[in-house]
This record gives sequence, C-alpha cells and structure tokens, in this order.
Amino acid sequence: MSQTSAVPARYYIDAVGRAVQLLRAFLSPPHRFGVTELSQMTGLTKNQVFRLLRTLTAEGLLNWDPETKTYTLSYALTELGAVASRGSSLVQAAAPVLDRLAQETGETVNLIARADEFSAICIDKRDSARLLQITAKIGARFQLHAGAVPKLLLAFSAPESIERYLAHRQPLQRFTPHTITDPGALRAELAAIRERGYSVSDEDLDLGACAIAAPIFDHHGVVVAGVSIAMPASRFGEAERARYREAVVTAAAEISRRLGHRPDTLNGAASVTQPMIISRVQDR
Amino acid sequence: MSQTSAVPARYYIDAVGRAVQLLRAFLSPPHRFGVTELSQMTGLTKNQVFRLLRTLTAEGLLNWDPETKTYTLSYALTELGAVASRGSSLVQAAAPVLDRLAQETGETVNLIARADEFSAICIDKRDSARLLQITAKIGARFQLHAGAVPKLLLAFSAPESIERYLAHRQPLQRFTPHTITDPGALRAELAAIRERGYSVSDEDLDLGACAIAAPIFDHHGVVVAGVSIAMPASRFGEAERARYREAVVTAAAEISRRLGHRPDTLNGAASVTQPMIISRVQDR
DNA sequence: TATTCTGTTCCAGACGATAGAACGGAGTTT
DNA sequence: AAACTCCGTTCTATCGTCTGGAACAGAATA
Repeated sequence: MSQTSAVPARYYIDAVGRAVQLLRAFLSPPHRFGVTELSQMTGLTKNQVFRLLRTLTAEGLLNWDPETKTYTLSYALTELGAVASRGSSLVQAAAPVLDRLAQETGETVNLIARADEFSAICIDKRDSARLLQITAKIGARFQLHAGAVPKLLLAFSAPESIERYLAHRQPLQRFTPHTITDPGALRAELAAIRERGYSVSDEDLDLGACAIAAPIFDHHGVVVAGVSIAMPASRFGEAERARYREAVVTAAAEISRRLGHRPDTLNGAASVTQPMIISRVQDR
Repeated sequence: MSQTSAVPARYYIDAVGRAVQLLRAFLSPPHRFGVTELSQMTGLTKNQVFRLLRTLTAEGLLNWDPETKTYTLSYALTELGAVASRGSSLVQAAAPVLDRLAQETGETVNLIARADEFSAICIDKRDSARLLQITAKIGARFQLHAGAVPKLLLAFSAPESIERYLAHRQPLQRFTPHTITDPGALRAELAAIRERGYSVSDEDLDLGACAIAAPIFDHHGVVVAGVSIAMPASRFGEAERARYREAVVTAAAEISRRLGHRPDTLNGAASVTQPMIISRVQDR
C-alpha cells in the first residue's frame, strides 16, 4: 500500500509518510483528537494510528491528555516551525524592511511565501498598533486566487502552473461577494497584476479587509514571496492606495535586492518562471 | 535496533522515530544540511538519511535546494507550529491578558510554557514598542535554571523533578556572570520563588536583560506556564520592580482563572505537583 | 443489564525497510 | 592531466519490523 507520491520514486518510507499524514490531520479544528477519530480522518488502521500516536508522543511532537484520551500538537512543533521561518533567509532579509514599512504606514504588514503549487503561508508580520486593524496569523495558509499576495504569487507563476491551479481548485472557492471565481476573470486579473507590478485585494478574501502587495524575487528572479500592507476598507481610499503602492513596491524591491536579485531587465517578464516545487500535492 | 524510548513500550515505530530525530537535527545552525552531514549528526546510515529526506520532502516538511544539494525545514512546519500554539487553550486564554499587560507596561511581555522535563518554550509574546527593548522569539527553547519564567517553572515542579533536572543539566550552564550555577544556591532561589509567588531574572540569562514573572496554573493546579515582563536593566529599578510585580502576578492569576484554576487554598503549596510529561527525554 | 462506543493488546505472516558496498560526478590536489 | 576524495545516489539480498484483523477491557450510554 505505497503512498501515491507525486515526484519521488521508490525511496519512500511508508511509515514516515503516514506519520506526516497523521500530523497534518491535526491542522483541522478542533486540533484535538482521539485514536478512532484520527483513524477515520486518515483512513489508517486504528492500530496504526495508535502506534503512530504513541511514537510521535514519545518523540515529543504530540501531547497526550490522559483525561480525555486525546492528542494535540506539542510546542516542539512550535519550535520547529519557528526555526523553519527564522532559518529562512527570506525572513531574515525582510525583517528590517518590514519594520520600517510598518512604522512608516502604521498599518499591518505581512510577509507571505509560496508554500507549494496550490497555496501560500504567512511567515512573518508586523501588526498595526491601531485599534481597528487587520491581523494575519503567522502560519496561516492561503489559497492563491484571493488576497493581495496570493494573487500576486499566482500571477508570477508559469502559465502551466496557473492552469494547474485552476484545474485543481475548480470550482474556485468564494470567500466574499468580491472573490473572483470565474477562471477567465481571474486570468485577466493576473495579467493586470503582472502588468502593474503590484496587486490589490479589495475585500475579496475577507469583508472589510483590503491590502496592497508587491512581489519579492530571489536571486534567480523567481517570485518566492510577497509583502503586503493590509488595512480596513475604511482606511483604503485613493490617497492611501497611491501612497502605499509606492511604499510596498519599494519595500519588496529592497527585500529582493537583499536576496541577491539583480534586475538585469527592467521588465519582470524574464522572471515569470516556474518556482521549483517538489512537495507532494496537498490541499488547503 | 529499537530506539531507547523512555516511557513507551513496544508500540514504537522505528522509522518514524528516526524521521523525527532527523527533523530535530535541523534545529542546530545553520539549519541547512546535506545527506552525509546529517548522517554524521544523527548516526543514521547515509542511505537511511537519504530516503528519510526524500520522504519528508515529498510530504512537504522539508525543502530541497538542488543547487547546493541541501535540505531545510519548510513552511509547512511553520503552519504546524502555529496550530500547535494557537490550538493550545493556553495561548487563547492568555491573549487578551497579554495585550492588556503589554499596553499597561509598555514593555515586552512573554508567555513561556513548560515543554518537557528539562526545558521551556516561548509560545507567545507582545513586543515592546520602545526603541531599546528585549525581544524574545516565539519557538525559542530555554533551559530552566536561568531566566524569570524558566526558574519559575522549575520552582513549581515536584522536588524529584528538580533533582532530576539538576542531575541532567550538570554542570549548570553559565550564561552570564549572574547565572546561578551552584545547585545549592539554585535550590535556595527556587524556594524563595515559591515563597514569594513570583520570580525575577536579573541579567542571569542575558547581560542587560531583566524580567519578572508569575506562574500560570491549569485547572489541576499544576503550573504549566508563566508570564513575564522583560526589559533592559536600565529600566528595572525599585519602582518598576514593585509596580510590575503586582501587574504580572495579577495577569497570571487572571490567565489561570481562565484556564479553570480555582485556588481553594491561598497557599499554592498544593500546586507543587509533577506536571505530566511523557515526552522522550531530549536535550536543550 | 445489555449495548456500543472507546483505547488497547495480541499474533503470525508478508513485504518493506535495512545495511553495505558500488557507482558516477564534481571539486581538489598532485 | 591524472589521481584522489568527497559527495549524492543506486542497487540488491536478507532480515526483521511493521501490518491488519480480530479479540480484549473499560467507560459511557441506553
């Protein structure tokens, strides 16, 4: 019963794959499960789940609550997750730029990276100090057809990748009445984003939330992430739009530069390359 | 070649244990390694490492850089780590209290939880807005004999647990000239902390950094975490000490209450219980 | 008391993982 | 240029670990 791994071949250790599958199960609320429940969620044998849970608990990745006989993810994963972000040169390169951007604008600033072919993850942020604010969560995962950075990341993907996305997400989930759910309309929006060089979210992911984002290029010229300034719709007028557009584009360029990006051509067309993804296909 | 798992029994899946072991290897700098290097670090066969890496990469927990032929932790772990913290009732219960505490004091506020028998992990924080500030990192792991919250957590452990800690960490690492490295002196300090009900770090973990912390009890009356207010030594005079002591104790009590703690006796002595830890023993 | 969920234990046999050596390519040294 | 050394990768026969299914026990429900 070998896993249907997309890229890899015969060097795949089933037991380990199942362990990761089990860990992923904890991503869905209420993030706290018992043996049978996990068995049903994952399709694994109750026995298998039991032994996997025992093993992962012994290794410190899971907590076990003997009262409710349930398991939860442990803080050891918080540690691993922190290293995963912090170890990334992206977060390091972006930190001072994010600081400055947050201070200058007074709004929430997010750094969101491509996670795999079909999603992106927020890997750093600076929260606005204002009372009414948009606050993203580090570690939050996004689909790519709504939200300023997600659309941006999709826009700068290879055409085939975009089509694969459309095929995979079909039908495109509607988050708000403003979400673009028509493939044709989305393609047009993506083209416009490439043209402009920045991306705007006008309550298409969450009602009342707006954002403006610009692309971050790595030293290959591949778009690996985006910075965004996010704010309530009430503060996103024409004036802010113009001001923040410039600020966010400048900030993204600065981060790109720190990553070793050297824009040889002013046109970013050469950068529209397929980001290297070898992760197994996974939803959400 | 079964793993020497402390508590568990025969329901241990070796391959999974090795996978976790491999993940943990990435915690040490530079957080980026090749096959042979990891093989040496973990003592696993080069072949084993190779297949584990392939599997974990296929599952999306690792990134592979084909240029340098090295692997790093992926953002999927950031996601898992975020859920591990956020899903915790502790972080949820503490959030508004941390907000208020940070706002009232203007200093950095940390929430640090016991991770296993020998260490604690920072699971949430609010950074001070001041220019000169102490800033902890979510996911950072601490030993228990230095720092306000760490000492606090150790102080409220069962006596046997304290002795196990002393035996395990021997000799106690000296972080600064103010670090308590003598076991007897540490026992005295811990007794004083229990007596006072709060804990102080006077540059014993990092020169120039001071903090004051109070214990958080869960609904069993077990100390599972601590809140601290951290600031530069230059801002930690007698006046602040008195003011923050009250603030942090009140905040911790409030969080405890939200966790279902009902202090039947005013004396916390009944709370000095062994926290339930079944994780495998691991250093750092 | 009977029922139906749990989580846990047991076991024999299949088949997947293991170790170790060999391969080929890149980078260094002679 | 040739020899050397390191790396990641591939291969294979053998062994032993993990697997699945069914049975057990305890708690909660009816």
